[in-house]
Amino acid sequence: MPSKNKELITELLKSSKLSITETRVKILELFLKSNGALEHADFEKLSGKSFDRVTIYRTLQTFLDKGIVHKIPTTDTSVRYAICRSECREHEHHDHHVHFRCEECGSTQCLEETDIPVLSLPKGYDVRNVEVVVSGVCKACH
Amino acid sequence: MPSKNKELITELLKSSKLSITETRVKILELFLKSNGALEHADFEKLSGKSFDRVTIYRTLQTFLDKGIVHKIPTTDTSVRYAICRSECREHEHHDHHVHFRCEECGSTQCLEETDIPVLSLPKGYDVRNVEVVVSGVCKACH
DNA sequence: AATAAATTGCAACTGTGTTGCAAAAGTATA
DNA sequence: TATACTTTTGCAACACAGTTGCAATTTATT
Repeated sequence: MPSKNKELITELLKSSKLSITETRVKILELFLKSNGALEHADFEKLSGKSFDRVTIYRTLQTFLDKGIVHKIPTTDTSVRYAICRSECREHEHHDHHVHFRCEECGSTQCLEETDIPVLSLPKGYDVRNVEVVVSGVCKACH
Repeated sequence: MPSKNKELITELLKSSKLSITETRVKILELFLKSNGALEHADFEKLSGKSFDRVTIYRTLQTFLDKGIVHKIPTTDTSVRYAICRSECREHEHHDHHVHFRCEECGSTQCLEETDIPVLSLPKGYDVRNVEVVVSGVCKACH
């Protein structure tokens, strides 16, 4: 139901006090379509190169600022983004779930149902956020 | 005791079947000196720009391949390296400890004594490696 | 000390992300 | 719905990170 997604996207943008533009709608559509994390290059590919690199960078930054998406840690220079299903507010991102990176297909998924465990750090460390990135073989590639 | 470090470094390189060069020794010295993670720019600064960018890239890649250092996941485009105190073998890195990123001083430390917890992922996921990156305020900045 | 093998430095290149500014699109108002 | 105002977009240019090929240097071997 694409029309339902459009409504959802419109609401999402409105509630974040962002104007509704073609680029923003399209990028959010791509996020909703793919259930994994996306990186910058994906948007250029998936959108059919219809909009400028710079616009994509700025749109993703805007979404980050508004708490619509969050970044996922990687060990290379790529930056991966995933849509926040919940919990994220403006300038305050808490991704209290595990991220999974498949070594076969290369996709990164948010495991919403898997809570991050409680850690006991040495004395003197003040914990604000915990990121867990698991790598291995995903459901589909198994 | 710098002479003791030199011996240690020589042994480390020999056991990895790497020839002992000025660059490699100096980079390993920097790793042993700093008890946190380093990124490429740090080596240029700390070494006093005495060697080429390309050499640093290649040296770090060699150390990665041999399991002497490992990468730490980040949410930006920077790549952070830490020396492996144990457990890492050639082409097989298992960093079974937590990494801590201080939001005040910007340093990244390996918390060797803090084991990563056991996770229960949904069925169908084959776990090979788990990375835990905690951010907050470190001991020194507290 | 001489030779073979590996490493380094240089130059050039690719790719990623940023900034300023003018044109275009979106929003609000009458 | 036409108008003025604001925001966003696209372009050009730039800055910086990381890579590759090759010749010169350094390290290991005999």
